[in-house]
Amino acid sequence: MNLEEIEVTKPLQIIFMGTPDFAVPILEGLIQKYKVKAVVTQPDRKKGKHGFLPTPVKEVALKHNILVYQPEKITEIANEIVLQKPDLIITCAYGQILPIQILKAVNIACINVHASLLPKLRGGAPIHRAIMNGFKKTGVTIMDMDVKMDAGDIITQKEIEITEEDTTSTLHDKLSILGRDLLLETLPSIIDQTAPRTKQEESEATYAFNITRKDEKIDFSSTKRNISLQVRGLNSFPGAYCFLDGKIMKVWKVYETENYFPELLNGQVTNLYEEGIGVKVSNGEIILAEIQPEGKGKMKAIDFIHGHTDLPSKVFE
RNA sequence: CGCGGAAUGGAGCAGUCUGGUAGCUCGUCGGGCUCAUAACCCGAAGGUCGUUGGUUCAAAUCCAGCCUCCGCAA
Repeated sequence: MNLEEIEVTKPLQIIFMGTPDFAVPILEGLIQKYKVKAVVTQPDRKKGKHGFLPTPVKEVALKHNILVYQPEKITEIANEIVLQKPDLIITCAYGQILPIQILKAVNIACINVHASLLPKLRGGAPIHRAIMNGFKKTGVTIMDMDVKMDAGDIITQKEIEITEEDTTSTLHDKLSILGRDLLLETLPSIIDQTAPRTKQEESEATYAFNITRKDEKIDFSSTKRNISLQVRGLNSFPGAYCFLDGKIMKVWKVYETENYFPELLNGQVTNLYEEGIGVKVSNGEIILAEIQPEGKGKMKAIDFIHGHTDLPSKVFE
């Protein structure tokens, strides 16, 4: 049985579930090749000072006139989903765990596109954590959904190298495209039920917990490497921060140096450079190259230096 | 109507409380010094102080509305 026959005899009932930007290329790719019956996404949330905004996935769905569900809890529409007799449910960063009732209702498969090489980095922030942990590679996994988060059988994976220049932002975009391509490559074999599955090695599972405010705070008593990874891993969302004169200072880009200032305090300004502000950390020095003072936009640190001639005596906290 | 901060030459800031000459660190342009320079010295250009209205002899400054940007919280 090939795809064409299926579509002639009985169009596939495909439901997509996803929420943020990461899921957008994947939904768009899907729409180009298949008929998507409905999209489930998180409810519109109040976003900062701008009122309610649709999720990125919702915007795509509306553009293509696809039915959108936005339940506060997925269980609210579980019966409706079941009644649609879906052949395939494809999820990607939806943000809610599907009840077993829905998992059992699909004819072919209920699959998920996850931004890590499972069983590594299960959970909500796999891209951030991959960089913050200093991983040299990561990837995307397509797997069966399970009641347990990101624990289902693996269908296929694709690796990608993490370079020293990668931030969560750049890696996010690469993985999103990689996930789309891998999904479209793999779907035919999933639909005709020839795709093999591999169980996840539970003993090797690690977890990528969501980023909390605590994860965003820079600790200058840490090492230059750890701080550098933290800043890269939180760029361009939500950003690492510290305090200067009691005000929040976000840090978007840092360099590590080979300088040592054993006589200074951690967080103390070491030198002012063309590249930015030198700051003492436990095992050396980092240069804050791109920063964002509270209430201001991102700026090169050299610009900040020009407006703050008293910096040399300061200590970042 | 969630809380709060900000807007001043091209960039980053001070000045606002206490109304009265547009300031600082840079950048740009010109000149000088130098073997030379992103270094140093001298000089110049460049700002309706976000917008509208109000108070006042006088508003960057005080008052009110609006626009935009941002931090926090969700």
